[in-house]
Amino acid sequence: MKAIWVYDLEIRSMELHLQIKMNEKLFVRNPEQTELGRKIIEFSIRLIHENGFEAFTFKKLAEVIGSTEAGIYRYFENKHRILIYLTAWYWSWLEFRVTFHLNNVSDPSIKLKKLIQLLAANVVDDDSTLYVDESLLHQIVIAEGSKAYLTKHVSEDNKDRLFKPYKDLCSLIAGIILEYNPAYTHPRSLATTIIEMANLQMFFMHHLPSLTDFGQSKDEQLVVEFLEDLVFCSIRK
Amino acid sequence: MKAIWVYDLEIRSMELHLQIKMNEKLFVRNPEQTELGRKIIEFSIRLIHENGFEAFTFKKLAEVIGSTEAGIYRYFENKHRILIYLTAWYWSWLEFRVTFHLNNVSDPSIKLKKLIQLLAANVVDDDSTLYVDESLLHQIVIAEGSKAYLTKHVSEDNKDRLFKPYKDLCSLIAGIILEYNPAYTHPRSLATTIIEMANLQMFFMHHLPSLTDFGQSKDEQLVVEFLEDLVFCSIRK
DNA sequence: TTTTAAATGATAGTATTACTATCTCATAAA
DNA sequence: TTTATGAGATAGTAATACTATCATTTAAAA
Repeated sequence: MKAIWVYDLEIRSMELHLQIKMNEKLFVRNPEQTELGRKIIEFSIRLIHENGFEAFTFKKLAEVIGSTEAGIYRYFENKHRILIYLTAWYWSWLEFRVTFHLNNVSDPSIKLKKLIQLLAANVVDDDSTLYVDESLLHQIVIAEGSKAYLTKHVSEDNKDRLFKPYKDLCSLIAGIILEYNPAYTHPRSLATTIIEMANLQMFFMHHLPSLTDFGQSKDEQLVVEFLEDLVFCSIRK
Repeated sequence: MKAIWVYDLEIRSMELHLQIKMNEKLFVRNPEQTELGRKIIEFSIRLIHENGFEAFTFKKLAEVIGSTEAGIYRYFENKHRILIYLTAWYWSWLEFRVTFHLNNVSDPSIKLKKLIQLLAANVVDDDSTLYVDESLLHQIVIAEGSKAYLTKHVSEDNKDRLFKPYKDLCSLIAGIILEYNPAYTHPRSLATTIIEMANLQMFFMHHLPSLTDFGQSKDEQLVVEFLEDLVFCSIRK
């Protein structure tokens, strides 16, 4: 496994800056390396969160960051690539969190529980990344995430490894499932089911509550319970 | 339960024409009642299937059916409404099929098995509807279906009951789950999980196979097995 | 310190998309 | 015969999704 996360540890100020190494094919120019690039990330998150991906345009983005459309095209081929970039970033960040929280945990059932918690619970912006609001990004992934791969050009995008972070997280989860029960026959499909349902049940809970069993309380812990139940029943030895 | 399906039974010719009664708010003018309207349905299915929803425009649709953009706007407010219409149609049609196939079946476990088969297996165009190719429509629902509700205006669309067919199917499934095990605590969330995963695992199997456990064979029966396993483990008494 | 390259800003322009409006004409029901 | 209805034809607009060019600032290299 190659290094995906770069720790920029400043001992003196006791700040841990987390930098995620992104696939070069996701962008035209690396947005993390310039001021404008970082503004593009920060404000595309805000705008997509606010108005939805369909209403998001480079023109509007350019306006709020005081730049021009052409300026943004220097970083991203089109708005869909920004969406893929943001979701890829999110999945990489989540994989880091999962790895971090599962460190030194040996019991696979505890691993799975912590994992489900990390996947389904609301995210609090953790300040370890300056220009990414993880809380907003999480909500974007819930509401817009699947649009990143539900396209006619999935296969080409996949060849460019644009979905690798998602796949890596899926592999990680599948591995833990197999640790728990090496005989389980569908670890990957169950992993994607957990990931996707963590997001979708949250979306339904808020917007189409009658499609879930937790419309009244709108408590994300109920989603966690549902997923735990689903997973542990399935992989029971 | 109000009548959703209209059977237009022609005894003499032995043809059963199935007509699905659609919510009035889905369209500006009912496309089923005119030649142009039916062409809009037929060819929007073909075009969306062929080029994807993003590349689908009223202009292109108008060209292939020999009409004009303005002509299509007389039937649908915009292309997103066509997508909602098509998915609503599909879910109504599927609910009809499920009800039909589960008729006279009393054992809830057989019901659930038949249901999963109907949800996850490839659809064969059944010729009972002249201008709807159910096979193509099924593939559209797999690849584009969630875009119908993943918008900033879900709640308003929901108030107009545009997602009622989906919800009805969900209720139907949840009911069968409770028949099997009245003590099961998440029947609705499990129902949406079955529906969504039937589609998503199929999509992943074909386009991002490493996210599933059936990438090699690409056999949809493996999706059926996965779902059966998932469901019956969860609701076991 | 000067040269050079990189990053950005400013401006312009095009094809396409997503509509709205209006007017005519054919047809078929009242 | 009147009158709605459905549909074709045409026009026009604002916004979207780009591409191209050139000037300027800034920062790194010589």
